[in-house]
Amino acid sequence: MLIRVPKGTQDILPEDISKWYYIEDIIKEILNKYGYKEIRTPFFEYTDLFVRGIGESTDIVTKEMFTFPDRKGRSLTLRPEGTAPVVRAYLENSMGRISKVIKLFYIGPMFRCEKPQAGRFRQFNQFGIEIIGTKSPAADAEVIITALDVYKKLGLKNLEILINSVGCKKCRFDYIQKLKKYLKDKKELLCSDCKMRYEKNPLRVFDCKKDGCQKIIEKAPLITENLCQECESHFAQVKSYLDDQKIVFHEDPRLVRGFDYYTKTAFEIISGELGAQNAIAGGGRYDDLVEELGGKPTPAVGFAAGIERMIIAIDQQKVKWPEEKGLDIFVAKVDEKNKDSAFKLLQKIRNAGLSADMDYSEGSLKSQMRIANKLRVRYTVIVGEEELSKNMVILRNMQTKEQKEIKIDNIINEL
RNA sequence: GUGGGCGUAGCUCAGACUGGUUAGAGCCCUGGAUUGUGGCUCCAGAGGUCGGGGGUUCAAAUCCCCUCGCUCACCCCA
Repeated sequence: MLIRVPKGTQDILPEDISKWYYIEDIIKEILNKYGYKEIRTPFFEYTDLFVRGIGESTDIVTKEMFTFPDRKGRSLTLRPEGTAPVVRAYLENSMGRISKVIKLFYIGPMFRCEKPQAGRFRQFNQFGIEIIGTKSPAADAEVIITALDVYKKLGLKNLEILINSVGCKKCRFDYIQKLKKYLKDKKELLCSDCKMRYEKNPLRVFDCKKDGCQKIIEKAPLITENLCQECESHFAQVKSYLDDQKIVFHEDPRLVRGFDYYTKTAFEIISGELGAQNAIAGGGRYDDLVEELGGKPTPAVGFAAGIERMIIAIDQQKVKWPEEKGLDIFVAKVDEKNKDSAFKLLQKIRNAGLSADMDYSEGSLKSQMRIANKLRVRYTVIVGEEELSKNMVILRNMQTKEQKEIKIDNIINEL
């Protein structure tokens, strides 16, 4: 049996790598335009960072982390998300001293030990941004706008923006009490999952797809109707900034995200091109996380976006990827006797800054021409006995099929 | 973790219901068609433990059981 890639992982093959370069370039271009600086954190962290950051009772922490001990028995975890590590790095490097507000972005692999399905992998790539140090609702709006700008540049359509406010510590606590009170006498009618949710995280009952639970939750009090004044005003301002930018969004009072650290704004961008896993980006405000991880109280907001899902959506839309450009030059030898001259010429061309290659195996000229064709080179330089004796080679234009003899010394100028 | 679908050549698939000679096609790959020249066409060739194991049978890709893998969905999320 051949060894395969681990479940939920995949190879990105040379034929697909240009898609990744293309997307990564656009992401970096847009994020730089908005003033974000890249940060690269390790692929693994001490487990406690995620337990404290994401929340002990969340699905990610309870059943989806790749956790392993190092040789001294300390528990490490492959990062399942990017925000907690960025906040850790922010604190560890005292980045708050550089400026009051700091804008960071990351791009790279995340790991979650889930059962794979369409658009869900165990190792997947995200890019994300974090604005740390401001509670301004403009920052919330900017984060959403930034994501949309990336998608726009990539030609992604059929996107929907869902937005909600989950309140702050105070009003959410009050609201959960209220919700529990509402659900209390109806508890027996809930499905078994929701009974559990009632205890652990009653907000999640809103997410339940079962008709019975939906009926019960339909008339439940909504978080958006129970926000404190500050949260309500913040939410209103975020929406107003989005309206100013003519961004169409849907308020979804049932939107609850899977990380405990969110406060106030929570949002998701979903794509109609995806399967059941249709979220292409998700994020929100996390005003308490920095403090929970040992820093001074520092408000922050950000999002994470899935790159594989972007690729799937782009493929689905049949948006054309930019064409991969071939090599400039292929050097072909008529006979094995000419291989040394051909190799010297090849290096001369490369040293002049052009991309070039040759075939080192003992193929016929015909087979070399086929290779040149497949590489989609602009010119093929043919090195043959007859011409070499005159210090010349043949230069063939692969598009026009025109070819001429040129002096070897002039080759760089000719190209 | 729980379900459904599917595993035949590198890729996309036929053959399976109605077991029966060397398991097929297209694409891809290699070589050739005036031996110093590509893309098109034509010709030839390479490539398969029919996912794996066991069973039924004179005979299994085909029927039965087990197992592994992939995939989609639930859950949750990017």
